[in-house]
Amino acid sequence: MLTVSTSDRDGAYHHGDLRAALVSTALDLLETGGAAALSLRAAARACGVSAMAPYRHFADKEELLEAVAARGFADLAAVLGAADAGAQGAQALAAQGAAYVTFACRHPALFRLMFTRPCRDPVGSEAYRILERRAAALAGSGMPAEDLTLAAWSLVHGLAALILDRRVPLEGEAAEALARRITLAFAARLTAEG
Amino acid sequence: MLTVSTSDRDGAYHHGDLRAALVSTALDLLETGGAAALSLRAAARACGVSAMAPYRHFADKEELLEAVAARGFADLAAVLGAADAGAQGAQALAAQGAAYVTFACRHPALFRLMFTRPCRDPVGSEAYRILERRAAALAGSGMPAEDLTLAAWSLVHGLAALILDRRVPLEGEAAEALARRITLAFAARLTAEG
DNA sequence: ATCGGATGTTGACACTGTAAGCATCCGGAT
DNA sequence: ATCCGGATGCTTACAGTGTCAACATCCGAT
Repeated sequence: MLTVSTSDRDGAYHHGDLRAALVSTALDLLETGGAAALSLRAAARACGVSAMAPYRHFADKEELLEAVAARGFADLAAVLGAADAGAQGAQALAAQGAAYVTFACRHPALFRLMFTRPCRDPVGSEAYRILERRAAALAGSGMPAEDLTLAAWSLVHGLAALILDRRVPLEGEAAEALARRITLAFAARLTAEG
Repeated sequence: MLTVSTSDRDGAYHHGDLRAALVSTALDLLETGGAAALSLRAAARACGVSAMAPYRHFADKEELLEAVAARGFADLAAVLGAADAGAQGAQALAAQGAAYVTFACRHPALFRLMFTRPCRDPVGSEAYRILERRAAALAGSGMPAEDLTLAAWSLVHGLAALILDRRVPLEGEAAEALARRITLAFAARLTAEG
């Protein structure tokens, strides 16, 4: 996941599925050089194509970014799903929290890009549904399920954001550990299991 | 607070404290037209000055942005301090949370700008200390004070971020109410008072 | 073989941040 | 009063960006 395939693909006219190549290249630029390094022209250049070529596949730079973000969300969902499947009850929620923060730490620029895009389906996205299901299963003690879901999401999202923005001086390992600790304490005391 | 003073100031050579004028103008552009509308040249133009003039006061665009962010943090600290002073115990923590989210909702572009800057004093800032003091006073039940502080911050910061990025479909009033509810539930169950 | 639409190209424009060098203006030393 | 140095501001210039318009090419269905 999150890999770039420069190989030629099917169903293409001149280039070989330039659209997909642009998305992959954009992702590469993003992870390599940060958001500043991600320009339409740079992506086109890297694909060996003229500066205007991307406009045959995306109306905007924004549209390219949305495609990249979509890929990020798909990946995030996969990661969360795997984490959730590896444990039960409150432990599963904590695992999701840790996975969320880990994903953000591993793909800082992508993570920021994902959440900076104005999104169409407000809450939607596979990732949200995974969290929601788990949170709903744990809800009960006074706190409505929706509030619990939102609170859990806010907690890990905020932690991830603060870490990425260097507001809290933690790195990979330590960050993940903190995320697990906090999410677990949260889950243990705000859910029916607590 | 957060107002712009175009008036002429003392201690100035040609313009009248261009530095301060630029910061105020930048803030205005930010709140009016979002981050995209905030360019060095636009700020200079609005100050009736050439495109290169700002460079006599800021090494970079980045440095201007940092000055704007600093002003934002000062304001945030004031808001949090006032909220904290208006209540006691866990209620004070909840009030801080609500104030934090409200601030973000009222100044979305500024809020994002503030946390996008790479910061020098990692945790520092008056605002952090206000939260820390309150959280430390409430800590006790198993959770170390530092974790509690971080968790509380993450919770409200995440909620604010998700609201700003339209991930959760809430507006001013409702957002603040949710923030208060969640923060209160959090405080009630994760602190010594719970 | 041909025609149309999808794809890609070239050129241009307005905008951005910023580097070099020149002009001006103020306050303090003469 | 004058003069000078440094702070402040201006002009010019350049590379880079997103995007518009007009043109070229190439594939596949007819």
